[in-house]
Amino acid sequence: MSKSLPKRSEDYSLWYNELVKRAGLAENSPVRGCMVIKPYGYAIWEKMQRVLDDMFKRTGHTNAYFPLFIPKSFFSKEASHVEGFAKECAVITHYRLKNAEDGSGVVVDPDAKLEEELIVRPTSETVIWNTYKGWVQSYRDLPLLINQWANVVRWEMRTRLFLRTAEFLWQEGHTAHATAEEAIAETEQMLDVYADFAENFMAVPVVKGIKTPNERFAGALETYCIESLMQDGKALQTGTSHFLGQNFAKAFDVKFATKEGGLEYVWGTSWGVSTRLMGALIMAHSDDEGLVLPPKLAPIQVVIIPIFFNDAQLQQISEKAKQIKKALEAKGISVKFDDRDTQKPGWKFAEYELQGVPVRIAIGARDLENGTVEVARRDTKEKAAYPLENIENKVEELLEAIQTNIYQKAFKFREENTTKVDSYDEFKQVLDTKGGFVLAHWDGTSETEERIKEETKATIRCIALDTQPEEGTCMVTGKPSARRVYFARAY
RNA sequence: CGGGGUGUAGCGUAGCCCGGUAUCGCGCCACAUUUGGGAUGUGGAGGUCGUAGGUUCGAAUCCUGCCACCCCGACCA
Repeated sequence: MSKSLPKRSEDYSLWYNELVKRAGLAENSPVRGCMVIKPYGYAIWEKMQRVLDDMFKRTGHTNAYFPLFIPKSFFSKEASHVEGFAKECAVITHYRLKNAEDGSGVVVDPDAKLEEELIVRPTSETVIWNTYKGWVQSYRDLPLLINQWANVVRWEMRTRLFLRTAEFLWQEGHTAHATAEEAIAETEQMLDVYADFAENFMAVPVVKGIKTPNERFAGALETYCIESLMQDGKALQTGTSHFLGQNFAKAFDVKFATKEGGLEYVWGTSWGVSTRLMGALIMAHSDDEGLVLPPKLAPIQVVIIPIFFNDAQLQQISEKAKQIKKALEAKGISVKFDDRDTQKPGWKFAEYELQGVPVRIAIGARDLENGTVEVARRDTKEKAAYPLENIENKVEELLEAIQTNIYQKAFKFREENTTKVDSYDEFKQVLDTKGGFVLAHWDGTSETEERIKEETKATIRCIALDTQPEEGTCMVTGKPSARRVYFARAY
């Protein structure tokens, strides 16, 4: 294995793949398109889960669990939903294996064919709405605010670790409400939760917006999304929140008695983020030396590395290191003291840089004499000696500074890579030369959107919620347009 | 699923055209010297050459099927 990573500038996707593997985040599995999430990668995912789960609880949601398998018949109940997912469903047809007659191994027992085939969930709207039917009778039962953490399967043709895998982990919220207004408010609230999480924890700036009908979730009336920009200039949808209207209520006959004595269909929402967030986190900040993790999500926030020549020195250094560790932990900072004598300091430096540990403290004999430590930050690679005294305060400040800095850096990158264009030629040129988000006028038709996609590979990422109305003409057809929309080539 | 490419030790590879039992680097093990940015030397271990079949006295090498991965398209959180 070569020591350094491929360069982002030379081969971005190779850099990404190698980084994911080398930093110990994930690897490919024996099953095509699936991944093994390794301990370090899973630790980051667990931190994400914990923060998000708290946010969901604070907004009144509770967790539940619905089954992995869905009766095939459920799928045909919501027409556009079927159409959206049918092409990528794994299907269970049998429930037993037997030894092959010729001794060549096991084969599917043809006698064990399922009466009704089962679908491995690509998303859970159908089972959940089928269940909600039994839970909702009256306006008193509403709203129903439920979330589940689960795995789902979508048989994708081309997969990439974290960004698109056949099986992935996610959370899916499914809520039911008495009015459309309330459901829309829920949809928007959860979008805000996602945006808050992305920006304040992942340090990834996002554009909040709504999808065009083409890009809308199968079965939704409106799809809201957060979109972020990766370092290679491609956009990534980081989270979605859907206003389902009464589509699923009608498909699964979920009605409630109103205060006034009427009978109405309930209004639904669903919203989700997945292990794709890991991909966003990796691609938004990392560099040619490895991961750069935001302190708020880093499993190890500070690593302490002793520099020693013999056991006696290590003893002395360890004493100081353990004091520092204790002081940091008292502030809720996670610290690893790496006193292994099997690896040399330089090796450890490189390794923790690869893993994106935000702050590194090195202590050697020289520091013991001077009463200092060497503190290095991962984001800027700056190193400086600080007095040992109150080092925990310095480190705490530094962690905050790193969190802010990587957000600012990503924000600045996005600003610099968001371009307004007024002609189709300019549009193509920007896509081919600098990439990023392109703000342009569009006539609002699917035909034009399709044509642009075919000709340039760019899609409308969203119509941003904070867009100011601006009279203009569609860059392709010249028809009138009331606002600019976000285009980009996307993952 | 279409077009192209690649599968050789834990990882990365040479060898394949032109058939004769596998090269090098990293990593691993031992010892010595080393240790403030991925140490050096010496010795050592480690291989169903993706897989199944075929051709041949003999196959990593030639032929066929299958599988996996990568890149490019169609599909997508």
